[in-house]
Amino acid sequence: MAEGVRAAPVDKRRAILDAAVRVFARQGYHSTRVADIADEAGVAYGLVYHYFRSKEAVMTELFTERWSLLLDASDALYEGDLPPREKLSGIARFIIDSYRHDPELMKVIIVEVTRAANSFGATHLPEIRRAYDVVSRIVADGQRDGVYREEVDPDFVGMWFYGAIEQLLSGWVFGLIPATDEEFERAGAMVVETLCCGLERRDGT
Amino acid sequence: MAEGVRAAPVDKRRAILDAAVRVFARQGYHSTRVADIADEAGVAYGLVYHYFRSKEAVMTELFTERWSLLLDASDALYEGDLPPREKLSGIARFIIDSYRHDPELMKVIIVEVTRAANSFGATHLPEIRRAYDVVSRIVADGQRDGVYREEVDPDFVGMWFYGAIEQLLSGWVFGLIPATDEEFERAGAMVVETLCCGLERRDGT
DNA sequence: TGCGGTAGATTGACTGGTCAATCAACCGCC
DNA sequence: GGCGGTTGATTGACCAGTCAATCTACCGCA
Repeated sequence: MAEGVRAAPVDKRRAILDAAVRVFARQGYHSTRVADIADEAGVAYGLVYHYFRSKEAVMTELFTERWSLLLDASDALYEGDLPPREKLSGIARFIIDSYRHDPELMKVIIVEVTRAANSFGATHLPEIRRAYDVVSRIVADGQRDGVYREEVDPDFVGMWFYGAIEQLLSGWVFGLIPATDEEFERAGAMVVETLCCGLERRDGT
Repeated sequence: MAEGVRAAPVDKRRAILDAAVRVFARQGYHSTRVADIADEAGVAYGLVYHYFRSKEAVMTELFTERWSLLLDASDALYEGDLPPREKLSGIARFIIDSYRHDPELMKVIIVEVTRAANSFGATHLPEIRRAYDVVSRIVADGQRDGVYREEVDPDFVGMWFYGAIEQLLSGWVFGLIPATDEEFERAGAMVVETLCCGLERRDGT
């Protein structure tokens, strides 16, 4: 009775979220007014407030929806018994594919949340750190198994890993790097390759 | 005649800049009002507009002052004939020392400019890219000299390098990592060590 | 089958507050 | 007396969030 009877409302809510992604990607969070979102969604101003408590809540919803996918994928990868390099590679690939699949949403998440340490980054720090944490644990396991050198702090690596990948995505977002399918493939492989080589034990070390 | 005769004006200008650093670091650029800067500097509201065209101009001045130091240091390092690893290490150290020497200013630059791709990051992209570029050139030289593997795109490395270091600084800025002198040393060494190892040619490769 | 009744969806004008920037006046030294 | 430095009240734009009104779809009852 409660679910599925009225279809329209769900669509409008979705329309608002989708519109918000487009507008945030185009103008940035701070310089989009709520009216812009409503216009883009073809909906009255007030309706945004019917579905969301505030402009901020719209952003939070967008972030949480997507980030939880990343977290789930990371956890699944961690639980599996692939070699560490493959796990890291899987995470990198997931992020890059997310970008390939929906560049505007990823642009918004990176620019306005993940790298926006003063605004949303602060609010969502715990969830963001959870993602770093999976990487740290993969590296720590690698060290325990003697694959990775021990002098490197796993927590640092978690941060570098994301720092490097986000910077890469930023390169695409702002057109500093060509965003062809080929480049996407190469880039992901390269980050992991380089990072892993740096982490692995060497003959003499 | 021009310099040093009237001391007061210069001091007030400086006081405004220094106050701005403190306030921006504390509250972030967007939520500091010009009145906050004036108050912190112990100066009348209007005087800020006497010395700077706008609130944005204050931020720009802060960024440019410091970033040009980094650029100069990078160029000097690049021109020298140290091995590539030492050059990269020098850049990393310079950035980390900048943070150690003036954490508030570096916090502001990283949070509000370097990683704020939507606001100031966009405005100052050219200068920011110049810094990446030096790293790219060092890597490219390393490849030419057969020290670094060739499959890695130097432009990517420039971005990773900064991505990783900024993420590290963010760790300190937001207290995710202990910010002791010892940690500063370790961290810088580790970034370069890991990155360089990843870049270097291996026996079989 | 038709008729109020109700809940939720939808609308957009309006309010209240915030703040960057301006400006006219003032001060004190040469 | 004039000029650079200094003051802070004022202005005017901007915008998130509110709210009262309207609309639509469905329900139960006769």
